[in-house]
Amino acid sequence: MSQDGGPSESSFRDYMSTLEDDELIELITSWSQKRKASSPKAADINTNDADQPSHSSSLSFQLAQEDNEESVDDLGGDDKGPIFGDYASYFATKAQNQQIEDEKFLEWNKKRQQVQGQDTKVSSIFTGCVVHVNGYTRPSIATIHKLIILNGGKFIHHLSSKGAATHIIAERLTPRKQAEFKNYKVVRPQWVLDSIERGSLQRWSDYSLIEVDYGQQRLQFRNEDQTNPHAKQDDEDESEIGPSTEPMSEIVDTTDGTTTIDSKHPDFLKQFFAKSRLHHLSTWKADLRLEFLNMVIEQSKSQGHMPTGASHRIIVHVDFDCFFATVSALKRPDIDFQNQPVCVSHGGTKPGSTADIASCNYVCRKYGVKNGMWVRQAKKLCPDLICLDYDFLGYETASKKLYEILLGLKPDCILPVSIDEALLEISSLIDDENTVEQVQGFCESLRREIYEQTRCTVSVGVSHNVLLAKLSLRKAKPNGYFYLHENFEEFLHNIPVSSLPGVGGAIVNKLISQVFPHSSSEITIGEIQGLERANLEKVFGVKTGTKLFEYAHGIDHTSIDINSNPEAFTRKSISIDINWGIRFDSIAQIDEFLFRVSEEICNKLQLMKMCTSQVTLKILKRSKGAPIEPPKFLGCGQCDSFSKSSRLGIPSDDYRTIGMEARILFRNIGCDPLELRGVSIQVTKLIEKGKEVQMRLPFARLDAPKTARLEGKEQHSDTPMEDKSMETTQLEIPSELDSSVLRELPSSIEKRIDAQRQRDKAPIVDLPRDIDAQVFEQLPPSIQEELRSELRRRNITIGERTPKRKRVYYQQVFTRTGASEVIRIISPRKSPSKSPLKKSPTKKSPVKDVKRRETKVAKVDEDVLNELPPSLRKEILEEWDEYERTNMTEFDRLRERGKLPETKFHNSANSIESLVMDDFECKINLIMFQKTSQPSKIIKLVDRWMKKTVEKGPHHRDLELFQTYLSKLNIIAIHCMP
DNA sequence: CAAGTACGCCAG
DNA sequence: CATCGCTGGCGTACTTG
Ligand SMILES: Nc1ccn([C@H]2C[C@H](O)[C@@H](COP(=O)(O)OP(=O)(O)OP(=O)(O)O)O2)c(=O)n1
Repeated sequence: MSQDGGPSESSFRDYMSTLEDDELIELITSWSQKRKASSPKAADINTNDADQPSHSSSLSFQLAQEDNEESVDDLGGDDKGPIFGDYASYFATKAQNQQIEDEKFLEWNKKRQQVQGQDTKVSSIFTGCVVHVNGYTRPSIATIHKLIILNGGKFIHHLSSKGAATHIIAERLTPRKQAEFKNYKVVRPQWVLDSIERGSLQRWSDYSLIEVDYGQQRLQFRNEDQTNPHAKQDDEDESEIGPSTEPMSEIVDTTDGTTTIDSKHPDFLKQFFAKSRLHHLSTWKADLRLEFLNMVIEQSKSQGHMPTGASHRIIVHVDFDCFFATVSALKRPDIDFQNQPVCVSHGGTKPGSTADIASCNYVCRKYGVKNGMWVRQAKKLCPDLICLDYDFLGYETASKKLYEILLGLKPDCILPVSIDEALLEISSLIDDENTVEQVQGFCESLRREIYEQTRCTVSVGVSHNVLLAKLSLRKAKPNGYFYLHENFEEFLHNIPVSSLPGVGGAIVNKLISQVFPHSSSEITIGEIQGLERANLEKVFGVKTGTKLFEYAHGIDHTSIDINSNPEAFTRKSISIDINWGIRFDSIAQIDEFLFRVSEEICNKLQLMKMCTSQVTLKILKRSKGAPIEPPKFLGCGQCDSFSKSSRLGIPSDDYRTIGMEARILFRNIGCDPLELRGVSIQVTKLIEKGKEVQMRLPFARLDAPKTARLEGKEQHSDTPMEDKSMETTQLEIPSELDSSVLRELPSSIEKRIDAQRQRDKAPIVDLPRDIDAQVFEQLPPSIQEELRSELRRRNITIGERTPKRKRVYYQQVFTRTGASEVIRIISPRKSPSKSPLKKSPTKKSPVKDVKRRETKVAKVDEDVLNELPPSLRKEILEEWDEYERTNMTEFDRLRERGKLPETKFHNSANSIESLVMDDFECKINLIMFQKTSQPSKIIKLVDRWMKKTVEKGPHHRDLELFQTYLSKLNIIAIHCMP
């Protein structure tokens, strides 16, 4: 062991040759991990060292020692009792034996108090209590743990089958947990706090979670918008925004307020989804798709796949007539459905209603009423319109019967399109003779049977591809069928283009403005037929243009056979959008909401047994000039949308991880809480749970080894950017898994890559092989070479073939006990914040004259520069326009000069756990900027940064890093500040 | 030029 | 009182290294 803490090269080589393959691989990946052992929190990692060969153990020990000393030094500055570390170091220890650990802690704490001259008397408030915490709480599980045992109670991390706990602390319970805990005293965390504050055990029933009454929820008074104090606006379609003189009338609290539930209410999501038709529609569709996919997979297992080789397909498209309206009318015998205009909407038949019409019957349609229209507009067209209530259960029942009948027909395949609509292929059910008669017979009996079973009518369209079947269905409606088997050109000629699937308002508008500027009437498919394919491609892009061209000629090869390509029909993303009822007063409320949404997302992920590696947050923000309260009650009104995504190096299904990403993304987007009108979280790049564990290990272990130290580079101890390795990491993976997983690496990765690539052209995530390459790059070149030759000798091909662009992400992992930590790294090239800056002015906002610079400034100012001294801020703003993107970032430059740690992961190593815990004193120090959490160093760094970049302005990446740092501080401050 | 991000569009 | 404006997939434009 050389003085600088790195291994001497010759002894290293000798040592290396003594290792087995998997030991060597493990050693490489473990260097980074060992380094993390520097943290006092990672005590359990150190215990693993017992399993290591002595040499590697001493290597890591040396490194750890050095770091530890540094940490202690750092703490020694102004802290009183540095020799005892802090609470965090104690509680992060994954205790094998909780009781012993707790006792040791009490001892430790007593000594600490003695050292600090505090009263060492032990409180006994919770004597006799055995407490368990379920789910996410505020204060955090760690804090509650601490409070309980400091006050005489016992704390258990796991509920044993004996029911050892006397109290369970939780803020929310899933229905399942509610049942599970029904015999426990389930209390809110406040019970702990109040008991301590009042010095005596409070009655648990006063804090019981079961009878939580959310009735205290009430509408808050909102500040008037400073810039646009518009009144409620009454434009029918929100397409025009007129200024208004009337100031916004404040929403007056209805004292009990229980009727008004908006997004601030904990039960809002549930209530909203229960009544949202579009949510039902989407959920039903996803469920049906999954059900049929599973069915097909089951079948093909037992009988193998029979390809429908028919050259001439017969595709059937079945769809209930005005589905919701028909079904809802079943419960209203007083209504003459064939002759009275009827629709389905919320809120009954009121002329001024801004409720959406979900479905209207064919009587209404004669008046021009359409699905999706507002009731009040429909009422103008058709004053006699009758609005019926939704009957979601009824829709499900009718749908179930429909699908049962369809399955009973034994078609070649069935593809659910929606709750009321399906595509069938029946090629093999129809002989070559009398085809037309057979198809007609099929349609008639199908329609008859469905009507008999459901008392609802369906229409049926049949043709030889999906496109033509759909168009036939359109012709067949209502209550009829149509088999299109000849005269295709003629059939298509007079159909409006908007009837083609995939052709909606935007494409029609583009056609009118760019292709047929002189056409006054509706554009027909016939007119498209007269166009060159190249022309369409020029206007709409290659894919869209081609599709338009082919559809216009009746060409469509879309397959509806799930069996032929199940991958194509499996879900690739999960998202939740809420663009109604979104009204917030503070970012803290938004943070809460984001967690609730993340919880829902993660519930779905867990049901699918999947993890995500990319999180996208999309928000709707009130458009400038739009009224603060739109015409639709709690609607989103005219909005601009913004989205931002973030990669997770370690795929996750933990709502805290997803939720934290969302919170950071929200801050990166930057939106005044009062202006927020819509929120959506989407997770993509899904990975099967379990496979993700294999990936997680190498990811989690990857950390930049201390290159400078291993190389014996000169240390600049006085520079503020020096890496002190304060960050901590703890691994969730039991160490026994390590070697088995690693052993698998070289051989199986290839297969996995191929499998993934087949499924999806783009690689879903970075694979372990790449990570190994990353590890390599962090090693000193000499050792890299050494390792390479050694690995080559052993036929281990790690890191040889790397993708053109490697990206490595760190993040924090939450253990089941909620105690562990994960590091997260955003690769430097990820989502530059300049993107929204540049795009903002081109948004659909009606206010077009926003100057580019102003938008940039607004963004920067809002997110970062407010935190800086005014003089610096001004300079930066003035210089911003001169700034050239092509420059290196200033942090890169500093790093090149050795003033920053030699690492790519300069946005690294912030504890996410720390962000959701409110153990403020301990956790604030884990928020890092350029690998330090010390204000003095950060200030020095920023000072230098400012001076260096004062002429050109800062690099956007540097800004983004700083912004993310501030976001994290901000989250801590909001949720954890004592 | 391959791959990534943001965002738009569409269907029910 | 209102009202419950979802969601997944695909395509394009543009950036990045
Ligand atoms: N903007 C929309 C479109 C549809 N739906 C719901 C209500 C419809 O009943 C159901 C099915 O949609 P369809 O497009 O099939 O429309 P309908 O069944 O109402 O009428 P049609 O006879 O044209 O199929 O989806 C909705 O809530 N909002």
